[in-house]
Amino acid sequence: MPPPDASTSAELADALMRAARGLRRGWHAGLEPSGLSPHQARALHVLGGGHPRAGDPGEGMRISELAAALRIAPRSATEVVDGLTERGLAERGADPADRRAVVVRLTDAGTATLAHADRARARAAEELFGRLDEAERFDLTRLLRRLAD
Amino acid sequence: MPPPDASTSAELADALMRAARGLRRGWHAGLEPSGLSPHQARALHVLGGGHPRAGDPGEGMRISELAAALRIAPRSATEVVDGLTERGLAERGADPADRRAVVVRLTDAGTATLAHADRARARAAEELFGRLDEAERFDLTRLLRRLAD
DNA sequence: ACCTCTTCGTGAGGTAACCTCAGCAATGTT
DNA sequence: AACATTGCTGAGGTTACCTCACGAAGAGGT
Repeated sequence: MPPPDASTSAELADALMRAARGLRRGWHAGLEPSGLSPHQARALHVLGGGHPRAGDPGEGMRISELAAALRIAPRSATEVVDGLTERGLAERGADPADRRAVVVRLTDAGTATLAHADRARARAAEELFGRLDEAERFDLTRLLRRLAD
Repeated sequence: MPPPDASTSAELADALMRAARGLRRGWHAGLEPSGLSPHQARALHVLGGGHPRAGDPGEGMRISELAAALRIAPRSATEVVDGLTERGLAERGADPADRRAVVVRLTDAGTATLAHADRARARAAEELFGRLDEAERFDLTRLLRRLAD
């Protein structure tokens, strides 16, 4: 039986998961008014250039690139894109360099929706982390980064 | 544009999610040899008494209680219990106090599997948090607890 | 130029984990 | 005794994934 004031790995794991859940919940709630599902929001974010894997945001992205960025099978990326195009947030176009490929590009509505979702996400994060002062936030970031390989 | 060394909420959110993902991944990997799905493991944990909502672990638990603890619909808890009984990890019994109700109890195999999964989970957490020294773990726990409402 | 070998996106069809709704049996309430 | 409620589960639906097969298009060898 460990002493009650020690920081056991189990307690740490619990606290970490709890905090992550709080963040995810706030983010999810802020997303609701847009009617976007979480993975649609993620796809929007990737298509908007908010991903290391993205090239030029204006150029659009291949289905296969999107699949790799979202870590899902190409077939599933097709479905995600179907969902976004149905909502008028993205559109398919031909790749001038390779006629097999399809490039996906955000529409103006998609760009606007993305901006809205990003703002909601930032607001949720701000609300959660606002409880800490500047020094605490710095420490927390440093510690978490050490865990993220 | 914020200065690059500041701890913005967005960076914090990213680091938090990354760390949580690392933990979940390790936990998931440690679970694999048992052939348990994540939600089956969760149900096992709840049935084993590792939950505030549990009464006496030996007495078993009603389907509806399990559903509440797992935050899923009662109908879905039925399915989870089906999965566990098929694998011989849990069994249904009659509730002596209410003949409508069904109590679910871990079998010996279920208890053993739970112990095994818990050990794997602890090992994964230890591996992740072992990178921090005692003082850092203490700080991290304190900071994360502040975020968990 | 031709033939093959691979790659791109998608149709077809499957699975897992949830859901709602209807129904039966047992209980509680008047 | 009649009625409403509760506890579980069958039936059937949805969502987000998957694999496999296919046609169109590019890449390479000869």
